[in-house]
Amino acid sequence: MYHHCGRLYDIPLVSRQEYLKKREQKKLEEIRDDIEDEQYLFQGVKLTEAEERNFRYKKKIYELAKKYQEGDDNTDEYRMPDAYDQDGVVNQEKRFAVALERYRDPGAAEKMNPFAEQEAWEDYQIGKATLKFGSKNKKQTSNDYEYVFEDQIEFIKSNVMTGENFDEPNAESIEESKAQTALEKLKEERKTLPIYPYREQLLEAIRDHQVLVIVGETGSGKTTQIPQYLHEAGYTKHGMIACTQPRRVAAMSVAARVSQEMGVKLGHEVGYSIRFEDCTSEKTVLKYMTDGMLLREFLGEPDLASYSVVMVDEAHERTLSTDILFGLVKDIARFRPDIKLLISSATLDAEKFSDFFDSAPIFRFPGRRYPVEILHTSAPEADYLDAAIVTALQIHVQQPRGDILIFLTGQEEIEAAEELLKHRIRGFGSKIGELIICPIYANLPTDLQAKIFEPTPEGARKVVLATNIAETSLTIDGISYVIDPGFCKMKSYNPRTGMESLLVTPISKASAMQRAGRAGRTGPGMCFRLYTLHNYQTDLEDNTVPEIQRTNLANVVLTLKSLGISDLLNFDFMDRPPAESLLKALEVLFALGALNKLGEMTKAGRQMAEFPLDPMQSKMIVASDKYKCSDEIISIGAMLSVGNSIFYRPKDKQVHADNARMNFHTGNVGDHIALLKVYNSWKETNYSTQWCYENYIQVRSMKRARDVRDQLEGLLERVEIELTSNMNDLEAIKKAITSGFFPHSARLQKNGSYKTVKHPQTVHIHPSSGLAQALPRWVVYYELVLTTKEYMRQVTELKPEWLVEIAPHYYQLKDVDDSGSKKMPRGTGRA
DNA sequence: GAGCACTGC
Repeated sequence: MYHHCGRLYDIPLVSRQEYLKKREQKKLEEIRDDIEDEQYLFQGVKLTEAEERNFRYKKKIYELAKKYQEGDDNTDEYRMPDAYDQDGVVNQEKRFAVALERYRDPGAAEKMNPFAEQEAWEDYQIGKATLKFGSKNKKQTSNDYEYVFEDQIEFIKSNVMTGENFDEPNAESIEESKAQTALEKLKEERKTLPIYPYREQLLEAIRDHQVLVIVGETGSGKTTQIPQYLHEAGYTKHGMIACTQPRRVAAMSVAARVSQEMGVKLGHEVGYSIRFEDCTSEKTVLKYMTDGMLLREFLGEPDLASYSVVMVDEAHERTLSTDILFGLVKDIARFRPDIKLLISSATLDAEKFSDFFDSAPIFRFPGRRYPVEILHTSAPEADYLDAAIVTALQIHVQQPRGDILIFLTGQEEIEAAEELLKHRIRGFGSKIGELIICPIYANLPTDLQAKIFEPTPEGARKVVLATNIAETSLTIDGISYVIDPGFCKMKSYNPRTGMESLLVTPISKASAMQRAGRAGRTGPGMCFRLYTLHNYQTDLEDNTVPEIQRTNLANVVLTLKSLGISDLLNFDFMDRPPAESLLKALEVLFALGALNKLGEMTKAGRQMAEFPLDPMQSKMIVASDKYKCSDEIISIGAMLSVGNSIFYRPKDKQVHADNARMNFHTGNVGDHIALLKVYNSWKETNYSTQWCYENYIQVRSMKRARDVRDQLEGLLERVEIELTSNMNDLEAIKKAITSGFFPHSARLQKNGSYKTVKHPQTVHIHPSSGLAQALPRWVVYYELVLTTKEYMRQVTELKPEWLVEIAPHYYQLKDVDDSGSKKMPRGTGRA
């Protein structure tokens, strides 16, 4: 649709067509598996003639389907338009079923016009379509912008996300309120919230039912009001009300708002509790907290005795912690009839929550949002980055004022889009109005992030280039147009190899609706989807795969075990994680000595569960007691847990940044000890910001590491480990690291790659590692990531005999047999 | 010689 004026940047993009093809392929494979299953089941079974015929047809159609997909044109029986469901959803299985039906009954082909369904659907779509702009057959009536675009992207309006219950407070009541005190004014404002008319009904429902699913759109006031209603109704006489949030800032800001509304000091009756910060007191009755924090509280109080109500807010986000909380609160509700559970979600798919909580009633009320018009492209766009930019410019020249938000997948893509957009704008000169480009992603330094919140000057327009951060974590006022290419980066985990990877994946329908909703916060808006309605309906999953199904569960399993849940495979998960992930987690915990052979917690396991870290990191800390270096090890643990954002590497100063980083690697001490040196050097400068700048180190990450370290130091006392320091004995430190990470060991191969010792697979030292050139013979690593290759990140050298010494239950002498070392390439093998 | 979406304890 759009003329490419040469690729400016070579960015790896996932082509939608390719993705679709893969999807079809997968469905076909499922059908094949089906057939194979049947074949197996039918073995030795006497089939009726009809059954046998059916099965034969099925195999025949499968062969045809396969040929058809491979591009063979002689597959008349299968060449038919896609089979549509009622709502226009096509799928391979249905197509297969229709083809099969026709094959069984040849007359059926004549009886039904295979095109009728599709034609009707297309007519319907075209009938309700409104061409917003850029009709190819028609010249622009206005000459002003005729030269701007030779060709444009065509969008078709598919539907309108209706605004709900939006009554502006009338002028009169605003006048009146001027005379009131601030508190009275807040009290009046509470009554204008969409939830207010439902107050009595809601309280009645909560009184009559132990578990209630609450569905309310954002802006309905559910988070701030429901706990207050419950307080006013007397629920706080026998315990606190907990309201969980997936994010720290949300917990803090909501608590602040509610304390204002109630006219009390924050931290008194209304408080919040998040990691590193407990703002509650004896008086506190309404407690806002992060979901992870409530999970931690379970460890100390397995029946949640101090709470009378638990409200799990934003349940639709399905964070790891909320998913675990679901199973736990469902369980305590059985033996604590006095506790009330509220599951609050913004999704329309509330039935799932209701089903999980034994058919709990659902209470719905409207939210407060302006209508958003949703448009899809009329044809698939292969290059979404380009399409997004063209669309933004189209909006800029053709639509009334209002800022634009573009969802992209990552920092690299955002930077490329910024360049591309700047380049295009320069081409237009002064022919178009001013366009302010604002990139935003989590790793962007804080001062640059602030730019998106500055008000847009009159006559200009802001284009925000954002990652998923803008989907839930932050809201930007003044956005009227959302451009949604339909992709995001998502983490996935392979329990068999223990490898994590971050992949560009199509978003879910729920996510697409969430993105569209971002256009309607301050006024009516539009959402431009860079995929067809057909794509939306057939290819997007309804909901994003919950985190619990695509993550390493070692920590989750340790937490559940320490809560006394013995049979994990039968734990009541709303969506079951893969059994392989659970088994892998159990295997690791057993190897670390956190669980015994019967799967029961050991003393070390109980100590480990206290630390908010991965079990291997926790084990490293527990083991540091023996090696008298807990001081160093908690610093390393803290640095590891802040992740990979410590070293800052600006594009124009990469050499300087790399040199600064290599200073910490002198003597090839390994990445763990390099991290320790970074932390200690910073500490010696009295936590100087200037020092961070000079060494190309991210201040934000270091401050976080300090917070984590302080927390870990406090926890040492709790598990009765003495704080001991032995900076000069690097071998002791390395042995402590090995005690935690021995399952992650690898040995050098002849070609310079590595092979993991326990479950052999080929891996490489990440080029950012200090040991990337040194190539020691044996290493332990912190984690495996799959990017362009299988990389080990954060690597330290070890002596093979340590493995047998530290983990005799895990490694035998033959595993660490070093006799092949003479064949090593010259110049390597010793750091 | 690579590349890191977003949270949370």
